[in-house]
Amino acid sequence: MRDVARKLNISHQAPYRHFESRDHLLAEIMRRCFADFAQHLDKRPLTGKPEADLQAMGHAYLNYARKKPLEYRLMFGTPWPEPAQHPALVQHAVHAFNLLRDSLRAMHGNRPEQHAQADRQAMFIWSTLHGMASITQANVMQHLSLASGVQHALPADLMARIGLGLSLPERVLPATNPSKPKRKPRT
Amino acid sequence: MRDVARKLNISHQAPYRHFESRDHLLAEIMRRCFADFAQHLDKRPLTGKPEADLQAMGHAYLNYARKKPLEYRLMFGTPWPEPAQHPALVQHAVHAFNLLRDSLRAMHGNRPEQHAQADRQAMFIWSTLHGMASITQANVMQHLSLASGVQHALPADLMARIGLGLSLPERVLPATNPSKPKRKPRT
DNA sequence: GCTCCATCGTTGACAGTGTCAACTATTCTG
DNA sequence: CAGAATAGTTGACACTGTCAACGATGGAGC
Repeated sequence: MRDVARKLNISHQAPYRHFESRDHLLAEIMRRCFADFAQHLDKRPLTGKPEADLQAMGHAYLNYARKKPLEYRLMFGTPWPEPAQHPALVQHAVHAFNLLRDSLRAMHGNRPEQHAQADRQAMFIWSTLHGMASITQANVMQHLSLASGVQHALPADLMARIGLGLSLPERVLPATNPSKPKRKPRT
Repeated sequence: MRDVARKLNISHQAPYRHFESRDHLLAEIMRRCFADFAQHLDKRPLTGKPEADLQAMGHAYLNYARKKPLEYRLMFGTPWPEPAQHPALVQHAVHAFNLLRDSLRAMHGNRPEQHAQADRQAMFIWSTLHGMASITQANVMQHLSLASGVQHALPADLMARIGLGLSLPERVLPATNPSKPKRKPRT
């Protein structure tokens, strides 16, 4: 805070006239990042083919994380302030997530009984993309001595595997025993 | 630091006799967390069936993140100190990753041409599991108004989708052996 | 014109932090 | 028993986010 104030030739208390606390200022910055992020996800040209559009959104996600690492880490890698005190932040974050959810619902109808399937797919996609973006930003892959070419081809490889993972048939698993999902076909 | 020292009835400078700085102390804690984490991943009973063992390791990963959230966040959600200054930390982290990599190599032979495939699968699995663990710990899912039952069944659903994503055929770029069969050989 | 007042910014203090420097107490070796 | 290592203590330093009180500025209303 004091460094920023110095850089703006301003006293260290000036920001407190506009924001209640450091957390409130940070929450506003995060909110604007989510708005920018959502716009980035949404501005890709729509081809009309739902699957191609979804894939484009996936690449847009990874591109954003790569080109704006600080913003990405602020949104997804920083402990959030108390959500109840910053409803606008939560709202904008949810809006970004809904872009993915809506895109999935558009792929196989918007009937309510399919919403669970779309939500599961959305969490799967988000988990994988966020995981990769997070790992990439941690600069840890260079220590793993991956086979040559793996790191470079990783985004395309992950996107292809996500495509495979989306085609899980909608089968409701028994809620009492979540530790034994079905096996995949042999060999 | 001072809080911990107070809680131990110790002066705030005592730890500096044993660790060069706060970062070095934190690095040692992280290193022990990685050792504990690797042991947690490795101690599951081996059934002899590689696929079942891999799935057990996946569940062990998610269980660790759920039961020791602070340790998990310290290892995977905290900006790392300068890696060059803490080689032991890097080494233990890589060892944990190698548990996953070795498990995958055991699934379809350990020949060097297949290492790239195993590494791609490892990065895919890790990305998805870490993404889900990270999202879960952020306590953000409760704001997304997911369809009922989705959140509870998420681990099993993700594991099933990972299983699907693993079976991406190894499309090879200009490789050494153009006569490589497309289907993977048994065992 | 002048007052009133809300807005914006400043200065100085406070408790808290990690770290440096110098000093003391304890333990073990030769 | 002398003399180091080793471990722990005290006080200071520069730094942080925040609180409280104190100017400046610029319209609105009379």
